Amino acid sequence: MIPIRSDMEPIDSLIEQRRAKLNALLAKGINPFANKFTPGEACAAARQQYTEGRPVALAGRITAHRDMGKSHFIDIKDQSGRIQVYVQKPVIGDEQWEIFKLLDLGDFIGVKGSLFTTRTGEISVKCEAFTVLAKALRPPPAKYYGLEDTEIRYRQRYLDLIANDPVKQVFLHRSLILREMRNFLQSRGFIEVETPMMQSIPGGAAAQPFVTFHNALGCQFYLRIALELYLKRLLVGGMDRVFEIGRNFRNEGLSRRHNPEFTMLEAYQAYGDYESMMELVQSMICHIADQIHGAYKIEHKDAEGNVTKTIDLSPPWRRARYKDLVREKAGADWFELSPPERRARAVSLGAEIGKEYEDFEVTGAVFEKLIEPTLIQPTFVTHLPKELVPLAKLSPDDPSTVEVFECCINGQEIAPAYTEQNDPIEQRERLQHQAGGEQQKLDEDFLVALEHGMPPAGGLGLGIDRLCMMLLGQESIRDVILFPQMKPK
RNA sequence: GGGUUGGUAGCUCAGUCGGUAGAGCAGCGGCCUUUUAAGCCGUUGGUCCCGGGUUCGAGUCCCGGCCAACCCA
Repeated sequence: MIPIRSDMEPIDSLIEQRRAKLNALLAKGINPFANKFTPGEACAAARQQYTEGRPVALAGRITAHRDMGKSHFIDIKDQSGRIQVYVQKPVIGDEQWEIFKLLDLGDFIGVKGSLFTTRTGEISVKCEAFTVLAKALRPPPAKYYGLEDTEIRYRQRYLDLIANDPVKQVFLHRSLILREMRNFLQSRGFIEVETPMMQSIPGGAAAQPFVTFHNALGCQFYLRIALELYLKRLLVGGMDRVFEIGRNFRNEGLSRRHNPEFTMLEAYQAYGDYESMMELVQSMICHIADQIHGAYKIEHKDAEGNVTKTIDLSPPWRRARYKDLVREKAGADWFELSPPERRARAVSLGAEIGKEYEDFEVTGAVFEKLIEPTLIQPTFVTHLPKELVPLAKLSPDDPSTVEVFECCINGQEIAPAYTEQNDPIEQRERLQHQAGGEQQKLDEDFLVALEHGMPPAGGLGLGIDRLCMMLLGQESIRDVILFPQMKPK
């Protein structure tokens, strides 16, 4: 039995009223939390397949209530949409009528009745009987204004989903994006795999990891910061086309574009190179855009509905060399400057340069702060300096650069791809250099795997959250992640 | 980490110069058998984010803190 109130905690009067109604239902022998009610169809399907008088059984949450005295109109809503239900006292009888009056917005009910059209032309269900499926003990957010408090929207996302239909649409679309991504990759012969999230050496990227501890093994583990090194082991093992879609964890600050856990696609294709991956990512994103929007042009709008930018995904996408983009922004003589001169100019251009930055990082900062944000239309940035990418192969035509692209769209890097380094000796040197002599950070097991022979391969990473932002017109990563990380209250 | 803005009823928000805490919706009671942001009449509901301070008196002014959004790093 649920107590009407506990003396220990004060209960809000709205909650108190709902508990009283729940107790009243119990007193009438009604189970307010039914075990089962099987709807015959979804609410939207009932409206779409309308014939006058057709009997239906529907279930959903009560989202609106219009009281006409001896008859009431309510809206019930399931995942597919809403439908109006017409409840009349003489039809359902006195006994059910008393139960009906104990219902509130937010409750779930099952309805049996028949379809009809009201005087105002709305397809509705004439209720013959209903079943209480779940009593809501707390009031839902108001129906017209929706829920706007960002903190509640993110912390109690279910309320956001109840109150704000466009939010639900975003996450339904996110699901479609992932489905189409899998369809596309599987149609090209890629197989989906799962690799460890808990790793004793976090590799494949330069980022601070989260640390955890395994009690039985008595040792520390890190949450993965990338998928790369395990997927390459699978290339060694003869799995020629693999991909994984999964969570990465990076121990860094939160922002409009960063969540500490985020979802990445990584795909590896034996006998491919960065050019093959360029074709792959372009075709894949075009396929997804076509499937979910039926178009290659994506409009982003502000709160008032004005178009703020239009992204055109029509292939082929622009290609630009890293150095050319830097020269364009930072001066044609940029690469002829001495390192101190470069540093001074970067500062004068407005880039923040840390004192410990090496020369290539100064250029990197200029690229990241001044160029990347301007790349709204899809652009493959190629010929990156080798220092930036220790896991890629050098370009034969310019050995100071690597066979890499960074695909930038919407002012963000969303997909890097390489011709993967498969020379174990070269790879060891590059990783040692990057580790800066800290031997324990070297993933020795990965290097051993490479020594067994990895076929030449193209590899691709793709930030799913940023892809969703771009495709769904969302400017904050929190609006494409159901439960974004928040500081505990 | 720094700056800006915000936190008042379940929701969306007002709150003037420091002087009894407000509205709409929701809720509750009443009328109404085709309404749809139903309508009409009546009505309940407050840790004004938290803690100090100034003051006869603080939602409002000052100091500190918490949380969030945005901008910067």
